[in-house]
Amino acid sequence: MTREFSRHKPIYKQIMEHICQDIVRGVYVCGNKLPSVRELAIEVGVNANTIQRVYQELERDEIVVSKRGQGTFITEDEERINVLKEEMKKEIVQRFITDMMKMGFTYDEMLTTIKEEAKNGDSSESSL
Amino acid sequence: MTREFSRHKPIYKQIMEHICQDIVRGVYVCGNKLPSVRELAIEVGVNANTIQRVYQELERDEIVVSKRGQGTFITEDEERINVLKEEMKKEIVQRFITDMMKMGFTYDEMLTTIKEEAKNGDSSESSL
DNA sequence: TTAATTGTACTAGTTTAATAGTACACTAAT
DNA sequence: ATTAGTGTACTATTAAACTAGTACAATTAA
Repeated sequence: MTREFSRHKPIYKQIMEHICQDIVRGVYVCGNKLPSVRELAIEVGVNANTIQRVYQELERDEIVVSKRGQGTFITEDEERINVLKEEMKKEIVQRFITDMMKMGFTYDEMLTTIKEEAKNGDSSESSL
Repeated sequence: MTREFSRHKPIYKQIMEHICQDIVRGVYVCGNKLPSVRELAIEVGVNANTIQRVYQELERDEIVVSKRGQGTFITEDEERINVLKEEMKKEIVQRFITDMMKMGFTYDEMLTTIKEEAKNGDSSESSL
């Protein structure tokens, strides 16, 4: 109900990312129907046009297919989903590494930091 | 000269980040004078008001101190810089971990991926 | 055919980041 | 006192993201 969106990024992109994450994690499977534009708009508390843009962009990326009168569906192309997962992973990893390097950290320090986090805050994994 | 700014983030924040990275890497030392508002504006190719906002926000964060008629300087408080470095590091690491977890990756997979990148693309480190 | 649900298109308005230009205030050097 | 360089303040304008509302098009089921 309350919208937990970062103001620092377009809402439609945040929603796109969220959907892609669900696809990649297997919450949505190939061929699954997504909520309708109006349904999802109400659910996440944004305008229907914003959701339309989300689906439009996802269709341009060949992640979903929209059919008038029927709905919007995850692509049947399983390989496309695998590629998506690799793309998303690469983007996240690259940004992490370049950001850390810009601060002067080495690969070893990056690894050590993540290992530290794994020891302490691994509660976030079991809570999901 | 040509402005290499991401359209996805306010320019003033990108400049803020760049300055903070330089501070944390030791390019700027405590007490150092930063370029004047007008100088930096020309250098990076943006409006002077944008730089003013950069320095204003950095002063609000107690990273720099502005003195009328003299210039803008890195804080003398060395501890503040240490805290800044920890804050920046934590934000980057946390975002990386949560993003990867949202995609369903484990800590082990995160570490493996970074090790892979360290083997291949370690040219970026020597080139700096 | 009719009604309901879906995606799609269009116009108008608000908010924020950034630009552009001007003016003022303070400091240091001459 | 004057000048140059600095930070600061203000107004107006532009562009993009998002909102709001309405209307149209295609599919499905009754």
